[in-house]
Amino acid sequence: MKPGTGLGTRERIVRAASHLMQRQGYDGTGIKQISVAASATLGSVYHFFPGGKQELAVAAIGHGEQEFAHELEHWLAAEADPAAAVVACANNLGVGLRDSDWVDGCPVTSTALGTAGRAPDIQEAAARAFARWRGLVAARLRAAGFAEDVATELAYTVISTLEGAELAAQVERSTTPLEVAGRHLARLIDLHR
Amino acid sequence: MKPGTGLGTRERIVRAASHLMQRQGYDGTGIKQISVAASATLGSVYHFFPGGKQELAVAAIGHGEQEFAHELEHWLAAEADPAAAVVACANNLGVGLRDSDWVDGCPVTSTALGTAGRAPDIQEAAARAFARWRGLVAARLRAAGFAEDVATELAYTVISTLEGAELAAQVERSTTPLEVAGRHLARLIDLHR
DNA sequence: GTCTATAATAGGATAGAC
DNA sequence: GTCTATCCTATTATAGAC
Repeated sequence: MKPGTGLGTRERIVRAASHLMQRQGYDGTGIKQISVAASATLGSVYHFFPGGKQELAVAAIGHGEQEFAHELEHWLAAEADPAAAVVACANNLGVGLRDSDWVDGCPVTSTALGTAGRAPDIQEAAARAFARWRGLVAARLRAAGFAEDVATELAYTVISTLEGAELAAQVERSTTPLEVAGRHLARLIDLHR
Repeated sequence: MKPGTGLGTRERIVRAASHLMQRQGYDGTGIKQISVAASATLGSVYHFFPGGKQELAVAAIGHGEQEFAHELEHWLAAEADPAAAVVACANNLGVGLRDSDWVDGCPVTSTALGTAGRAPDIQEAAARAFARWRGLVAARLRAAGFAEDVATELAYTVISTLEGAELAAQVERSTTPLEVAGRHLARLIDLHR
């Protein structure tokens, strides 16, 4: 890919796969559907991903990991106080969900859950994504003066709670779970200061 | 079904559907696979569920709702202190996950996520399940003396966090997210006492 | 690298005998 | 209520021309 010519075919395929699997899961998303959404042909998909759907799913999760990591970094840096920053994360997740009419949830959850126990490559990619996001939260807490072990433990719960609240918000079509989660996480963080 | 003759066909089908969809999601689970697992024929499945796979998924989620509600009630009643009871919930979820080699997560999440935005009946069934579980936690907190509104808000975060931590535990094949979540939820509850 | 055609298989759903 | 056979469509993946 030369610069200035738009996205390359491979990149378009990965993005389409990531977006579609985020909404429909692994089994609910067809390779043909991905190729159409990416404006690529089936031949191109198998050219770039000879490992087929599984290899494509791994790349899609990696893309989702990057995408959400950037959002997370942005939100975490937007507030001077780390507790307020986590509230911003929760609220922004709610905005994104509502704007997509409650279909664009976590970019890895659906794919990871649907392939549990039968696609180790996909599971490892999902585990890497969770670990990365947790690492970003932990780093933000350490930068605010929290001790190493406290920051690590809080990061676990921040990511778990945001994931669960996003899931609940999606299912109930309401931002309430995320708003409540933001408030409670802020209190939990303040408690460990 | 007369008593003493074991489970009826319909019940076997619902249980098999619930268990398979819990592990593989909606699109990853075939009706033929369900009929085999339930020792029933395809004709019987469509006899009891003329609405096809969607109607079956709604019944499967209803079954999962009941199943987890009973576990939740049991664990919540096992400890005199509500904070300790929530810790027990988190730890028991971890045990269940590990015993299933990390495949039996929440009985509704996978199905609900994979059908977001395209199967309203399934979404509503999933929303009912979440609301029911939240109600059980809220009732336990009220019984321990928490004010109505405090109990309601805490119940949101308890369920969200348990869901998210179970998800993280499943993906990372480790009980750590659930153990950390239990400790943090206990502190959060104590904080509102 | 891209494209079309096709193989091989599995999916949901239905019909009708029993 | 149960069972089998079958229709129709969609799926993943491959082959080979360009």
